[in-house]
Amino acid sequence: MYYFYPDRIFIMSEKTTIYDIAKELNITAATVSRALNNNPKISQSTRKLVLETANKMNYKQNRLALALRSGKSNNIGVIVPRINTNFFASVIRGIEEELHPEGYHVIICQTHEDENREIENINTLLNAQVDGILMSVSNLAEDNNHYIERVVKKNIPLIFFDRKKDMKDVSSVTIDDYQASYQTTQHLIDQGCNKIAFFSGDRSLEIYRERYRGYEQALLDNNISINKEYIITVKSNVIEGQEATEKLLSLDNPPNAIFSTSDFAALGAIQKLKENGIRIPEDFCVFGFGNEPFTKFMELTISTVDQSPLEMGKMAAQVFLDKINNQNSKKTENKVVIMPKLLIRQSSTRIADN
Amino acid sequence: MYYFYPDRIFIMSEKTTIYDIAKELNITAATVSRALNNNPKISQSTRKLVLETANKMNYKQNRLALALRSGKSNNIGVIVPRINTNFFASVIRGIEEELHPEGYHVIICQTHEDENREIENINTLLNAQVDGILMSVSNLAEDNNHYIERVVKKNIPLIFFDRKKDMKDVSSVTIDDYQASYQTTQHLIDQGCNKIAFFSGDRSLEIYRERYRGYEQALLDNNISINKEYIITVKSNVIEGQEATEKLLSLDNPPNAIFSTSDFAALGAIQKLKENGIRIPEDFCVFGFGNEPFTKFMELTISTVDQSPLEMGKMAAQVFLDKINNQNSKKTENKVVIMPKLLIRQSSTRIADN
DNA sequence: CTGTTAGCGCCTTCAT
DNA sequence: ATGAAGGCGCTAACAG
Repeated sequence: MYYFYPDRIFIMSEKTTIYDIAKELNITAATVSRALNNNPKISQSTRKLVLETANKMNYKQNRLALALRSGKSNNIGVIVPRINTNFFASVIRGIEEELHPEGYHVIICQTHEDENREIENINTLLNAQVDGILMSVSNLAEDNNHYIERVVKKNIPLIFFDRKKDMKDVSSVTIDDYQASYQTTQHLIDQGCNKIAFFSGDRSLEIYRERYRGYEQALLDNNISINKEYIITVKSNVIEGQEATEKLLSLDNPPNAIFSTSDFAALGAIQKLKENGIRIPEDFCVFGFGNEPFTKFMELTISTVDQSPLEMGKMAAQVFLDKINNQNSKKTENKVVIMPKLLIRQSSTRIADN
Repeated sequence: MYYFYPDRIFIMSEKTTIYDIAKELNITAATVSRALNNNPKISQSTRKLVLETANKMNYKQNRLALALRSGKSNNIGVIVPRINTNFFASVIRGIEEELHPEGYHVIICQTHEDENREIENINTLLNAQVDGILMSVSNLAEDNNHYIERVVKKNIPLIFFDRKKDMKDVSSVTIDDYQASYQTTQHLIDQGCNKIAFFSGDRSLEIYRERYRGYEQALLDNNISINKEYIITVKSNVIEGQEATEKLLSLDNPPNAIFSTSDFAALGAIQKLKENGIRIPEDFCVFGFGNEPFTKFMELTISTVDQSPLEMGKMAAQVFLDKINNQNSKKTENKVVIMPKLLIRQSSTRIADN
């Protein structure tokens, strides 16, 4: 059966509501709504009729109205320091891939490492009535969690990924940074390196504390004493890697390996080492962190730790879905830890590992 | 003056509406609304009172209600093939940076180069009542624009960036691909290369047609005949770059330069050339496209074309804002063309250019 | 099975 | 300057 409403075509191209359909069929909007929502209490015939007419009139549900009524916006907010790095872009991609099929939209916000923008972003997202917030924190201060607690109080699922804070009732998805760091250090030791420098990130962030802990423990377990001069805090960029390496090479007792918790700093290190005629990996091993795409494109491929960002995004999304769907899991915190993958490449391979 | 409502603290922490404020002050919600929105017809005293009380009760405007009423969601949709590449991530970053201060949220959708997902995404975004759509098209078919036209018909601003289609009433922001390509080819000729191969992308996309056109014209203008064997269509990855290069090297009359419209393919080319003991740039020049971060990290830095993705995102956002704010510009199409920047690095530099 | 009613939170005429 | 009323589009409770 076909319906033609030639004289109403223009109106239809504007926007159709369930009232328009109801009027067309001489029924009530409620009935239309029921038909559209597969409510069981409705006859097959009217359902069919409504569906066909809706289709004919090009009806599209207004999700804003639905959102207002249900209190659910079907949007979730993602807060990251920045989007244009491989890591965060991949996490977001993972989140998006997991949530889109479930009907959620992802709203992204960047903090640029500014804690005020982080607070601002949270407020905006709460304001926008998001159904959940997934974030990688930028605010390093331990004591200023007030604005984050507001999210928890509102009973809105909050999930940290990668850069987390330790908070009650907040779930998180991270990799096992301690393990990653321990294994890397052990690997370097296995390669014959006994003087291993460590490029740390800002240790007010838990991930960097964990990485340091892994490094330290591996040294201890191998009876290698810790040399404070080998431990340098660097930002994640090439220049700081170069500078730190320069500092190391000028020591009376320079190291013979660098474990950099940043791929970019590792690259800077390699450049500086080559400049000084030091052979890699024969004289000196270098290990990065993050599996930035360029690490495998280099002439000398760089060993690094893969953080499975896509997987991390998907896991974070799943934790969110679990919280939304299971009332009982809503209150409990859920700490997912992903195992890191060591990618052992040329910059650290003197001896075949396996 | 301060207000304390100790017995209502719990209720306040739930959610405050303008009705709650009205009740508190024994006035009407309409008045509260007016006070909050700086409506002139209201006394200073009540405005002050309302503002203070709203603050005290931790009132936050429900943007969903506002959206439903006004028909404006304050969300805009961004559709890209994928998010985890430097180019698209940077464009999105630009869009976000420009639109966030204006109170807009960015909803991102990925097509994975699948035209069905593109259609799906557009429907979802329209459904979600976005105020505008910014997209880089994946659907290559010239004839299937029906679903895009629906956006235009609904009078929702639509702006293409980078990968555009030529459509009436649709604005776009692109770089001048023809110029980029012409200049690059000219540069290679200036370096003494007279047999320049061309790695093209899929020429159903306008950007790749334009790049080919620039290449062709530059050759013609220099009286260099076009050799069909030198023109190879490759996907944007390392492997295809290697394969194409292998093919070129096996020719009776191999080229002495490659202009690759993909940085990844350019990298593959360089690897393959080195493998064959060909010196770059002495024997052979290579030029990429896109300014992927790795191009400047290589031992041999790769010449490439910068597409100003951040700028492109910002421009696209500005075109959108202009359309929203100026009724008269809403109908007219606005084609912004950004000048590309040639980054001449080691892989193509025999002779100093300037 | 279907209709009636009401309300999600906000803003904006229309009165007063 | 403020109040009253209605509606954005949808669904759920309550009647029949």
